[in-house]
Amino acid sequence: MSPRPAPDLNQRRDRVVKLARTLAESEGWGAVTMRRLAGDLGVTQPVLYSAFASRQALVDAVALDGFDDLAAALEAVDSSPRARMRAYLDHAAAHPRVYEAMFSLPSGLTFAAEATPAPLRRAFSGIREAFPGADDTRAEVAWSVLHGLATLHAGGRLREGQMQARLDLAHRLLTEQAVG
Amino acid sequence: MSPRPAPDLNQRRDRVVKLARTLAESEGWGAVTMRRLAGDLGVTQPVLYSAFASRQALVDAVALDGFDDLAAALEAVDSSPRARMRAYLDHAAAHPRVYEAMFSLPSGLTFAAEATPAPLRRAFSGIREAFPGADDTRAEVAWSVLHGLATLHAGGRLREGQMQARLDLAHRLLTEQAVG
DNA sequence: AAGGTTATCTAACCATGATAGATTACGGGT
DNA sequence: ACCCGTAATCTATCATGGTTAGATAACCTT
Repeated sequence: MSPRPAPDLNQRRDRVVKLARTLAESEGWGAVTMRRLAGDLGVTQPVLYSAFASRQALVDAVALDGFDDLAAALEAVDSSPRARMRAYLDHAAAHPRVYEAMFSLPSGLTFAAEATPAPLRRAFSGIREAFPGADDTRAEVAWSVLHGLATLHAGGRLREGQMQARLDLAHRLLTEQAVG
Repeated sequence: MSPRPAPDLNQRRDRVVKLARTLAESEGWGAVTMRRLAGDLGVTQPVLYSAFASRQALVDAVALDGFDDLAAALEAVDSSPRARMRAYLDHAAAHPRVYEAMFSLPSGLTFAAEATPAPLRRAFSGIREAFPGADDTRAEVAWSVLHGLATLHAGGRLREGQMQARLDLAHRLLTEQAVG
């Protein structure tokens, strides 16, 4: 009368997420199919559904992990505006597909005030802390600049090799005292 | 020995693009399938392939149209920074799915210097002209702020009802004189 | 060793993008 | 008016992917 032991779902979820992320970074999200993942893991498709209710849930999990990684990357440098801004852009450029899952792909993650998952809040805090005196509005604008730069750069919309100059200017705009 | 008359491909493309755009705005891009489009137009799927080589080509066409519309929206207001910035954000918020096709969805459009289609250059010019003294770098940063604000807002990542405050701050940062 | 519970697998369903081959509509030439 | 050939359209189908129902197999307890 004893059931077959349940597999370690956390470990399975972890493996699936890691593989999905790796696959996405190397071959794009289009290559991340349930069949491909299952095959590479040596199981069948249905097993994946014990870990994630849908492909969307899996993509969301990768995105959520991505927010945690981004937060860690921000916290790993000192909290000066320049260091945090550069860390943000470097991280986004280093993991473009994960960043895509976080911001561009259809997402089931919630961002409304209450339901916002901790990793997201943590990542936002990492930006916010870089601008000590800033209110919500200023933090949101700072984040918008960074996100805009990261996205447009990843999409090939900006001139090559000018990121440093753009970063310098953005930094100056966000930190300088204004007159008049 | 006379062939059946060729249909007006331009008109067909136009109809398909318009329908795809409408459908995307009302039900999301997931609802924009070749079958659904064909059915709504009263033809069969293969006919669509006379107008567009693939679904991707169709999405790209919607995006390209979107750049033209955005350019027109910018040109419709005076060239002051504030007016143009507001026009950009209003337009993005009014047509979120088209904006998604322009910037977030996988795209086959080219953005490299030479091959960049005219509508894209025209839209960028519309932003650029709003900052007369600005060099390329400043124009790119300005665009990044706008794009970041538009995207994060559309994705529900920013507080509701604060767009005016963010716009005011962004405008100030981009236009004020700095000291020190 | 046996039984019952539950994880896994096999097999399939359904929707979608795309295409090959049959069919039909057109319009000029007789 | 009637063929005839061209090319556009339609019917039917393939291939792939997400997802799920039902069959099978593994495990633990007794």
